[in-house]
Amino acid sequence: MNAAGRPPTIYDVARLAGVAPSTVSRAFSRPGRVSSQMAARVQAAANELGYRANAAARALQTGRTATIGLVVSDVTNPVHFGIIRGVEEAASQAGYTMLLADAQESEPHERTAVERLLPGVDGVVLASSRMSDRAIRAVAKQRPLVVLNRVVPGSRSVVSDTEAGVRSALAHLHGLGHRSVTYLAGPEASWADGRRWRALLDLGPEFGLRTARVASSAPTVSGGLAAARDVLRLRPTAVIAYNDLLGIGLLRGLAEAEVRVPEQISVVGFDNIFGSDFCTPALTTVAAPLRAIGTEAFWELHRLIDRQPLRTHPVLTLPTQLVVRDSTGVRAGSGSRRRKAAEGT
Amino acid sequence: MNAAGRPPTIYDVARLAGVAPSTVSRAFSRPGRVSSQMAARVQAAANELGYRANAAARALQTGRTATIGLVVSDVTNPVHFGIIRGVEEAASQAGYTMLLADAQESEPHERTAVERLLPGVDGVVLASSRMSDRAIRAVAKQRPLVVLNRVVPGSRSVVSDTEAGVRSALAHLHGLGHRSVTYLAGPEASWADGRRWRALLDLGPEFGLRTARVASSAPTVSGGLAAARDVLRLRPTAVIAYNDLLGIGLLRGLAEAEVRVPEQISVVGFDNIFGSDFCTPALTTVAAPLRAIGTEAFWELHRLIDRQPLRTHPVLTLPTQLVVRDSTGVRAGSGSRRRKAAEGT
DNA sequence: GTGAAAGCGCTAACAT
DNA sequence: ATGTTAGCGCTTTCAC
Repeated sequence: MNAAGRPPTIYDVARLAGVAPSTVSRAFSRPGRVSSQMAARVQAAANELGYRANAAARALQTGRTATIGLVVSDVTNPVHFGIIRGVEEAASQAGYTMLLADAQESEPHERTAVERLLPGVDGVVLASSRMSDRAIRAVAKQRPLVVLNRVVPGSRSVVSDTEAGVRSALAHLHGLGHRSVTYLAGPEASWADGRRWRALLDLGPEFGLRTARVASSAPTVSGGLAAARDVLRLRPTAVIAYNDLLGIGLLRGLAEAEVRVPEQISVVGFDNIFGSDFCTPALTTVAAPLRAIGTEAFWELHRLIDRQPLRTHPVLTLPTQLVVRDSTGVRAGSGSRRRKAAEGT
Repeated sequence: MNAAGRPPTIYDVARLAGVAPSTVSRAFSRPGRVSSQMAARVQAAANELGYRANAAARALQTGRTATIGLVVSDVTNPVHFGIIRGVEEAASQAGYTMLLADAQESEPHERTAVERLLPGVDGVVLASSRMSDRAIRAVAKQRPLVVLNRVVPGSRSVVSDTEAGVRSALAHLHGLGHRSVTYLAGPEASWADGRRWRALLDLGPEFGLRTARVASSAPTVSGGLAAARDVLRLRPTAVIAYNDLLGIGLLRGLAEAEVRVPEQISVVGFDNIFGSDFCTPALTTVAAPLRAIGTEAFWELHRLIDRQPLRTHPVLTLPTQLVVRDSTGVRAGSGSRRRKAAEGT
């Protein structure tokens, strides 16, 4: 507090230290441009007064806020836990504050959220965005942008290695004697969904696996539960779900229909979220390095904001790993005696 | 963009509309103080230019940011899903942006997070804070503040009705023939933990229930898993866990120890989080109206920020509800024939 | 290396 | 009801 009972400003610090306000400013924002003794003197005065730079004033002058926005498609999807933690960790390390916005699995909601937060941030991370490429490019035109779990031409992104993940899952199922696999699909607007289905289609033949596809109403537990009927209609021996939420829901739906997993149907999910280890049976899943995706995304954004040199390739791909649990087993009537086969990649 | 290639300001709008900059300012921030025709004229000009108020400039002048901070003890605890959604929903309805900070279940972390976000917000909501009353009061001295799931003398807060919740759980267990109940405790720094244990102690006798207490290392699934050994040492017939995370962990620990639930031990949790319905067995739990807690907290904060009249009582208590699932059953050897008894309050 | 002064975009007296 | 004007606290030329 200064004499007027308001927080101290650089003027207060300058007066106490017997220097010019501009020097105080430099001491804080351009540490190199001030002599070390001057720096010490200013620091001492600032500490004595409890000075803290006013972010609004700095932002007004520089146009930078030291804040980045993270928009997630759905905060209540545990897949975002790791991403949130990762981004936040890297951001605070770099002196940035993270603003989190929730798109509530709705494209209009997401647009509104982005629009609201855009003016107040130096850059944006879009996680599992449901917006169109066009809309994303429009955002990128306004602020530095990094996209997660998606590739948008012209934008930088961080993704997990879908192909390797799908391949390991298929290898695993093939090893268990399965001859076909049904994909329980995610949202139309999800890039990852398209990518996973594509990989299934491309790689299935490699393992002699036929493929089928069933839609879901929402990438949630209840969506999976509701989809069980449609899945059963195809009488599959193995299902790969777009994500763990759907996988867990499907498990429940199958249990309700008294279909035994994995004896009658094997189920594989994606992401390895909270809960995939304690549902029944525990879910076999393709784990993504979520936290690393978050930190990498932030640093990439940071380089963009600071106009630092970038990698040549705009897409950073991080490895996935198959986590084998109890929801996958040998195909019913396959004659194989092995309960659990090779675990893929 | 204006002539200089920068975003339009009130000066650009004023020039186009042929009015004074202050009139433009008023048209946006004090809609009542301009004539309706003037408002229309300014709006038209603003739309034509694509004018958006500069938040930093406004904040610099007024000291208000139209942003509030929400600090949660742990974003990866699903108990916060509803709270986050609730706060965010109300905030955006009121034209506020929500800044989310994660304390990562650590008191120092929480202090840092609060300190970082405090200067940039008009008010703060602290959810399940692990800070001391003293530290919280220090925050309240700097900004309007609402506390969740906790009562801090001198501060406004929103809590769920612990006593009623505990009472309904005890009535349920008593009805199932249990004669004692063991409490699996949460973090020392948790106010809710103290409150729940206190209620158990106070209300136990009412139902002829003896009480015991076992500590946990962390209010997480792994904390509950690890605590199973200590719990078993007491040979309880019923356990009430501080929260569902611990409850789910305990369930797993008991399963590993081949103790059957609910046949040998009944388990009750708190919160009714994501996952408590699909763990095995599904967890009986005291559900809190999380989303409502969030929205109420925001509106209370809003009143604080706007210096509007407040309720006389600083603590708003919201009702809880017992959700009976499969983790509770009649006491082993109790002779009772009922599988499921009355469900309490 | 340090100081002086202008101005970022907005709001709020004050004046008319 | 609208215009004029003076800052809010900071950074950034431009001098020295």
